[in-house]
Amino acid sequence: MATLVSDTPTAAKILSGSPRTETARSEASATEAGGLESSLPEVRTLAERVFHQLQDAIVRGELAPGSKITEPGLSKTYGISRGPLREAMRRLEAHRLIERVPHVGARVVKLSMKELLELFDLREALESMAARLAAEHMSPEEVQGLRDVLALHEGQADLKRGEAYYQREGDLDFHYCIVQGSHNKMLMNLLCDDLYYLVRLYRTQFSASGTRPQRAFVEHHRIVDAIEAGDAELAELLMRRHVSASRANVADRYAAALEETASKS
Amino acid sequence: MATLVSDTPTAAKILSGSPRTETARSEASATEAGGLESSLPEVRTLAERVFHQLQDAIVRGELAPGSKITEPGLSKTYGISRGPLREAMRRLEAHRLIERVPHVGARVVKLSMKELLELFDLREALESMAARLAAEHMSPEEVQGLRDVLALHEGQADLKRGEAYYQREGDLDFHYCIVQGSHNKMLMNLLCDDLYYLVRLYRTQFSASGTRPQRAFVEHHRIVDAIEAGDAELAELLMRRHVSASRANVADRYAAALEETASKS
DNA sequence: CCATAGTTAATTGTCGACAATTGAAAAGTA
DNA sequence: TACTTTTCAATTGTCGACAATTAACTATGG
Repeated sequence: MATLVSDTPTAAKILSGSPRTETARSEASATEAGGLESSLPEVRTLAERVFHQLQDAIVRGELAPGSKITEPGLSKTYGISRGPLREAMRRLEAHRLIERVPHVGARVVKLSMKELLELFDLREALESMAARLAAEHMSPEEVQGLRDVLALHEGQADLKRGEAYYQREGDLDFHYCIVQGSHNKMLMNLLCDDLYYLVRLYRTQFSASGTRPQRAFVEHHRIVDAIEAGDAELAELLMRRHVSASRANVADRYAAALEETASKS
Repeated sequence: MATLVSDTPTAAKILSGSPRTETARSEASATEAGGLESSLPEVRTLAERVFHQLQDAIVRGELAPGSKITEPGLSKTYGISRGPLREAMRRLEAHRLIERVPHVGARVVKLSMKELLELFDLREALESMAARLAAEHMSPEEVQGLRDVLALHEGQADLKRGEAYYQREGDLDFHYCIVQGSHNKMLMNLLCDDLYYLVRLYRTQFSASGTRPQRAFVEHHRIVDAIEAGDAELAELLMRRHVSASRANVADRYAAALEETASKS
């Protein structure tokens, strides 16, 4: 809901989930804790809340990848019963952030490089499509919103330091907005609700500080140019290249890291 | 698991879910009922079982689209408690087969034509990618399995009657196998576990008996030819066209139906 | 007659307890 | 010592009951 991209605070708020750092509240029930955390559309139920908390904890790496998570443990940590917790875990499983085995237990997902590259392939197919649709359907106001996002990032400290930007929230903001601009609800659900959390998870798991500084930023601008011009084909092509280059960069870095560890041992 | 596509019975078994028609067993608990329903990899828990049952019931149209489903109701119908049932419903929600509103309830999803066309757009992007990957990665044995699937369909009564084939399980079998041939696990999960149930749901909701008889069948053969030749680009292109034509066909039929009802009133 | 407020029945959300299954430690034997 | 068997503690699966919220119904006032 809401026109999106226009005047919202970068939409980063939505992406980075609940900004509060206080995870794992030991005691007390819920429903209290100051009223400044509203505007999140869905915190109506305990299961919802703990789902978002867990999602955040996993994506931020506070719950180690591959570590086993037990129901009584989390139940005590978050101060809720196992009922809502189980529902939250089911949702995490559906989003592929945890893996469950019946009668055995659940553990935080641990992405392999193979899966990560698969994820990039998916993104290439889906986001290039999103860029095409965005070029066809985005309103001038929405395009302006996109420009605002880029302008905001431009002035940001991260970018000036020459690193970080590409592999941080800022980058996701951009892709997030493009997807929203496609006006294809199924695509939005798929990319923004499901896959992007996996992408963020990768960034913590592989600690991708990311060298590929201004390059990506420039590519972003070119893509917006194409969208603004309504050139769907070009937007699709540029986005495909952009994601593909990002994938290649990740693969190269991984190969290099592998080489290094191999020579060390 | 298993090499797939090779010697399995068309893989239709997996696709169409539990072949048993007996839905909604009124009384009794579980764990009994003859031992011929094994081979399904995941029936270890009550929640799993009722999930598959509900999924089947929804896809087959036994639970009317848009109809409200209530927890006590289903709980009594399937003879289980609300605990496992809720978990099953969560999974159905994750697969977008039902829609939930906190404190209100759940109803079977009712696809609009807009969403259906969105779904086709997704399939076009994803399945063309799958075809490309399949052309690159499928082994000769797997390709032979694909041919077997087509041969099996060819001899089938449906096709001879000139209708049905395209819009039935047989068609899905084909697409299913292609996706499996991509060897991209994320893609397989996405298409086979999530989206295909929506596709099947559409086929019941719009009662798409489907005119587009041999055409699709021929296209299938061309695609397999490209895959067998290892021509990734061609396979991708043909699959993109194939899905696109399917989408256009659906859109046309819908427009025609709309026209008809408009002239009648 | 319509609109609004209060009440009530039904459904969803949450909880704690019990049963079933698992994995590993402990005991026994070759 | 190594291997099998048995026991057992811990975790997951399932259940029924209670609390919270909602939507519909009723009654009252304009």
